[in-house]
Amino acid sequence: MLLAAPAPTAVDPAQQLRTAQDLFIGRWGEMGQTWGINRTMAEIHALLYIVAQPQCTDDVMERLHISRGNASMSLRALCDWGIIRRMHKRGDRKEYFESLSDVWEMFSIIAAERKRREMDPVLETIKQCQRMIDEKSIGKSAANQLDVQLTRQRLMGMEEFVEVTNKIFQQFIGNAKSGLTRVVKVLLRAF
Amino acid sequence: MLLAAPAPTAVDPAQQLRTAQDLFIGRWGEMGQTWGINRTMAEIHALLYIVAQPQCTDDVMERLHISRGNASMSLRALCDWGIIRRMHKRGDRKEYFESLSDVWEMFSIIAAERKRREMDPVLETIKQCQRMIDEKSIGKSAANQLDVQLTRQRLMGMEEFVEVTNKIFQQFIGNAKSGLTRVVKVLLRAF
DNA sequence: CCATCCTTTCAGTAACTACTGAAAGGATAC
DNA sequence: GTATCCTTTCAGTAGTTACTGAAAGGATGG
Repeated sequence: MLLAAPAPTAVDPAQQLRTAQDLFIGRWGEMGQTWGINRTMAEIHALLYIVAQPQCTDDVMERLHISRGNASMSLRALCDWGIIRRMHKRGDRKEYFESLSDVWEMFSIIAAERKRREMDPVLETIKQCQRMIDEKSIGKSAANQLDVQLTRQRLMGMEEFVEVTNKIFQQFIGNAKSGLTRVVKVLLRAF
Repeated sequence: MLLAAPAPTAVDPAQQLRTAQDLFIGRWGEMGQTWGINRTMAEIHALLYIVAQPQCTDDVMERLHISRGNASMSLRALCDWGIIRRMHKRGDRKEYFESLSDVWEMFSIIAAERKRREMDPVLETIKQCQRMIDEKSIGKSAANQLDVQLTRQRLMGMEEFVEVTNKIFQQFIGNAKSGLTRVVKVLLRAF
């Protein structure tokens, strides 16, 4: 009897790897989408991250079934964002792309961007609203009106929340380079 | 000389209040959008939060210039979500809506939902991928292939990140304000 | 200088999401 | 019962975002 052959597992390891990677890519794309990130961009990033080896534009196009134009634009956007990098191989004209390898670094880049583009403006707006309806602006008696007071309270509540959230983001962003692993350790120990 | 009149401020306090509220509503809508939340829904919620008084469907329609259908569906979705509530006034057939007043409670509801719908599935998928390419599934020699090892490492990195993020969310969901404040304290103490 | 190989751009289109308005569906009052 | 008042639903449409493919734009090598 020949038992030599690697048993009828019926699965080709290379195929199995690819399937697992595709599963990850698909899920990552879905998640990105619900957080306001273009699905294709999230998928490209997931691909570069999970295969952990530089891919050229054609690799990406084939694997995700997207057009050259789409690939080019999305790759460029990811580079601008800073979570993937361009690279070259000697004697090969093509450009290759690879993902940052540290998940924490990646997310701290994303967090920094989001803070700057969304949270900071909200905080600024809240403060502006507060100024618009303070005593100086609308007079003492008007400021005592019920509806003004209610809105004031709500603005304060929201301000406090945004401030605290900002601080957490700040911690992540600030500590990214100086070893986010420390942040991780601290949090894991504490909770 | 008549200095009695409340000085030519040129601003009507009621108008000023409304303008400030509108500013907040607009900004909140924009932010919601970039986080994957329908702009109108975010605006409705912002309106109910900031005026801090129950509003009926027509109030919402007029203030945000949206159709009855849109208002009805969006209000229902916000109710389902749990961040606004329906209420009634005696002797008035209309339904009124009001926002939760505690920002922390609101966001912990949102966080719980996001965790359940997006983060948990991602974690599950990561684990599934790991199982698909472990030694048992693809054999020892195949498991030692470079590409398999690389993907394994990446899955581990991502798993760690999602686990820690999950813990922060958990902290927030369980204890809303005090939970997040604690995260901030822990981080501040450590750095 | 031209040929080759690769990348970028963008007008046109496809796909998707959000919104409207009118009709149908309750509920309450009389 | 039916009149009134309000809410919900949903087919149709508007508006937005994402994608394609082909043409133009480099860069490198001979």
